[in-house]
Amino acid sequence: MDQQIDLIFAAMADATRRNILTLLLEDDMAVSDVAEPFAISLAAVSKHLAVLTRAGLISQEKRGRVKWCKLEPDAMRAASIWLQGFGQFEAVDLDQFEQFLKSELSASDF
Amino acid sequence: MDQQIDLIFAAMADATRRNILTLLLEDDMAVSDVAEPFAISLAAVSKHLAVLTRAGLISQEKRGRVKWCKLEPDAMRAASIWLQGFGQFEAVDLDQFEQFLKSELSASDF
DNA sequence: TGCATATTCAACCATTCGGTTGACGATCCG
DNA sequence: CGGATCGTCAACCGAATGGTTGAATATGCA
Repeated sequence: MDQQIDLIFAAMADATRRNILTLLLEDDMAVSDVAEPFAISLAAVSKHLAVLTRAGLISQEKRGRVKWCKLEPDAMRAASIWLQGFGQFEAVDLDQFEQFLKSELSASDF
Repeated sequence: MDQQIDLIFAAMADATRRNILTLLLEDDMAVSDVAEPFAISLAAVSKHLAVLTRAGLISQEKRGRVKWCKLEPDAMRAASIWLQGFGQFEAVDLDQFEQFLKSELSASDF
């Protein structure tokens, strides 16, 4: 469990990988399409995707030549819970977003 | 802004550092007291504390010989926004989230 | 069959990371 | 003053990271 959180936080500690996650927020994408906006090699992006996959933040499925990448937001739950624990005791100063989020959280089965 | 989030996520991608943060959740502590539960050298813990300080997750203040470490949970907000946003994007209105994220980012100095 | 496309693998490189040990600078106290 | 305590610094080590390039492996298609 600690190891999984390690992997998740480590995966997110890189702006390129966070940008990849943002891309995948829009839609599932092929590796080449994920790589297109970045000024690094396709191999480098492939490695980033492997890191994200190991952390469970995305999944990859090969259909034909193309490997499709899909966001797996559930994997962030452990890390999110961890962060929230610390965020909570600042609850007095919470701004609009966190209040909004809180109502969302209590309304969901999360 | 990206760099600060980098630092925060990287700082948390280590179980020892997360345990240190948990310790500091209880109370402010001297460096030696932080180090006591861990089976690594004081110097190693000192480095971990430096990482946490650079990320803004703790602050350190020297009083006499003793350097006190204090949790700064506000620093986790940027990271928390990231994680919670992705974790909830099926439950919340995505457009609303992205709009908020935009204003949140432009309002902060990250 | 043969070529183009999609992706990964392998080797390499420079840098960072987490750890060690030993020396050092500060500070408190008898 | 002198000794003990607190913490960091410096040098080093092995492993991991993020990047490259070029070759290799699949797959699709004419």
